[in-house]
Amino acid sequence: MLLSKSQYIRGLQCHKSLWLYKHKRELRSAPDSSAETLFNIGYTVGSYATDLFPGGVEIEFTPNDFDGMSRKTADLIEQGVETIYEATFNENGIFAMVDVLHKSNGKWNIYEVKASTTVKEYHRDDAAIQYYALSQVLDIGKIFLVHINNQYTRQGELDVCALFNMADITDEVLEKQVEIKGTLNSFDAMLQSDMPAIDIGPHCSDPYGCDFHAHCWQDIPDYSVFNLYRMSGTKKFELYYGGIINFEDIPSDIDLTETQHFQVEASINPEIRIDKTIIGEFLDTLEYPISFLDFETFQNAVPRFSDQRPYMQMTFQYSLQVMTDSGELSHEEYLGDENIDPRRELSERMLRHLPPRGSIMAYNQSFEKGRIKELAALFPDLRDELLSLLDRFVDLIAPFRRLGYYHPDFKGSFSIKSVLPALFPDDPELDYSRLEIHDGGMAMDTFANLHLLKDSNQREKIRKDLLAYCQLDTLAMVRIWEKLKTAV
DNA sequence: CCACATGGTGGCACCACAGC
DNA sequence: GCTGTGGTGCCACCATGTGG
Repeated sequence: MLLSKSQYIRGLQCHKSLWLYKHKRELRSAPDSSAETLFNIGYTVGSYATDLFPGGVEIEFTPNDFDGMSRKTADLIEQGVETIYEATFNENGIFAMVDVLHKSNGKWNIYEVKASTTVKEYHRDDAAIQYYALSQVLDIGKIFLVHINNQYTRQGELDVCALFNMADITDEVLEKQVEIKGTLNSFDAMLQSDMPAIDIGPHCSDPYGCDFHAHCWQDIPDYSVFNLYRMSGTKKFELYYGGIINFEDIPSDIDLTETQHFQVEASINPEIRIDKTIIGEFLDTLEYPISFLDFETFQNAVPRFSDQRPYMQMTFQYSLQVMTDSGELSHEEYLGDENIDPRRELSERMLRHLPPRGSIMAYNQSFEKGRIKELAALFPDLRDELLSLLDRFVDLIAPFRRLGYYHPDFKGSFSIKSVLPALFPDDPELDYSRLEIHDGGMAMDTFANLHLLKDSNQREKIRKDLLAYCQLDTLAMVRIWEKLKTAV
C-alpha cells in the first residue's frame, strides 16, 4: 500500500473517507469553489518561504512520475546539495514532499510551510508522517513548522524573516512516531476489508471538510436538526444519534433556545411571523438621509503594500446608496486601482460622499465598523472624521436576529444571503446568480488577482462585474429595509 | 483563511440547607 | 458546628455565525 501524506491525514480524520478515496474515488463531491480559491492563498506562501533558505534546488512536480521525483531528490543529496525545495520521498509506503529540506551541522532539518497563522494539531500529524518516511533514509535533525506571523506589518520592502514564525515541533513529532506504525497497519487492514461502517459525525468537517460529504450525508434532508440556529455540533449529533433528524421528531423535553424554538415552529407551521413592535423600534432609530454602505475587501497572506498585515482585510471598494426622507435614492461608488493601496483614496472619497448626518446602514455592521476603525488608525489626519461615523451606524441584521421578521425560508440563518432570497424569491433584479461575481469571497479573490491579469479588456470587464456586485449588495439592503417598513 | 460579535456552556465561588 | 450536596449566579472561555 502506498499512502500520500494527505491520505494519511484523511485516514486519521475518518477511516471511511480513506476507504472511499482508495476504492470509490468517483463518489467525491465537487469541491466547494469558494473554499478552493481561498485555499489557493497557500500556494504563494511556499515560494516566499524558500527565500529563508536561498540558493536551493527545486524538485519539479511531475504528476505521472513520482519515482523520478524521488530519484532526483536522492541524486541531489548524493551530489552534496544542502537545500532542496519540494524534496520528494517514497519510503516505507509513504509518499511525501517536503517544502524545504536543509542540511545543517551534518543533519537534515525539515521545514514544512503553512499559510495558517498558528500551529494546529494536524500540522504536527502532517510533519510526523513526513519524518516517518524521511527518517528511513536520512539523518533528521529538527522539524520546523514555518507559518505566517500575522503580527508583522510590512514597511517598504518585504521582510521575509519577520513574515514567518518558525516553530520547532521536533519533540511532538518524535512523540507521534510510536503510534504511526500501528496506525498504518490498521489502515492497511481496513482498506482490505469492506467499507467501514462509520456514521456521520463531527469528523465530517473537523479539522477539514471531507470530499465525500455529499455521499455520506445523502440521506440527511436539506433542512434538518443540523440547521438549528447556534446549536453546538455535539448537541446536534446527540439528537441525530438519538434518531431525531427532522424538526417533527424533536420531543418537547429537548430544551431549545428561543430562536431555535421559533425556527422549529415556523418550519412545522410555515408562515411569515412578524413582530411589529420589534420592527417599529428598529425603524424608529433611523435618521434620514439613510446611507446604505457596503465594503468589499481583499486579503493577502503575504502583504503587498506598506502598512498591510497578513490576512488583513484591505478595503478596496464601496457602494453607497443614499435615501432621502422624500424617497429619492442616489448611488455613489468607489473601486480602487488594483495596482496601488486603495485605502487612502477610498477613505477620502467615502468621507466626501457620505452625507454629514443621518444613519449609516450596514448588514452585520461589525464588518464595516471594523474596517473604518482600521482606516482611522492608519490615517491620523482623517481619524476623527472616520471615527465620528461609528455611532451613526445601524445594523439591518438586528431586527431579524431579534425575530421581528421571520420567514420559514430563512432556515435558521439571518445572513443577507438567506434573508434576501426568502423575502424576494422571484425578483430578477435581486438575483445574484445572474452576476459574474455573486459573493463576497469571489469579489475578494477576483480583485486580489486582478493586478496579475495582462489583458486590459478583461480587467475592465472584471471591474464592471465588481461594481455590479457591490451595488447589488446595497440595493438589497434598500429593498429589505423597504420590506420592513411595509410590515408595520 | 481571519476577525469580530454574540450566545451558549461549563466551571467555580458562594450560599442555603439537610444530615450527622 | 462541620460537612456534603444541590442550587444559583457570574464570568471566562469556546463555538457559531457573519462578513469579506
